[in-house]
Amino acid sequence: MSSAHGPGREARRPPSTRERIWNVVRRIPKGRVATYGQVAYEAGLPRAARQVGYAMAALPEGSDVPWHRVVNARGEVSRRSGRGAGGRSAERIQRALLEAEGVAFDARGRIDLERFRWE
DNA sequence: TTTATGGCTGTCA
DNA sequence: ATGACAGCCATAA
Repeated sequence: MSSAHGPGREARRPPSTRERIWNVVRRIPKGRVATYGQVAYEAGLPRAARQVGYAMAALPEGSDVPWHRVVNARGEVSRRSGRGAGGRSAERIQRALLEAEGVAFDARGRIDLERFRWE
């Protein structure tokens, strides 16, 4: 438990933007998806959809954040820059994880947001 | 401090 | 339907 006064060893800082974003993503139930813009909005950063993508890319490996449940506004898995570690294999993985949760993709690789959107 | 960069998103042709 | 552009704003350098 924390001391009653003073910063103590760990300085209590307001939650960073990333943490707030991760926090929201953690709330997305299994079998559901949310868009980047939606997550940003829920996190209190209405126009920061891009930062959500950035925050996802910055996730540590063993995190419990279900990053795969975040898709773009068209209801599809966003394309990565095409490079970097993992790179596009992450796209496949994301889709596989979603399908494993029961999220359906149509022939064009899109998800029906009316049906699977969180909330 | 300033600049550059993006797992985005509307809007318009 | 697709493709180009311009806003958007936190991080990293």
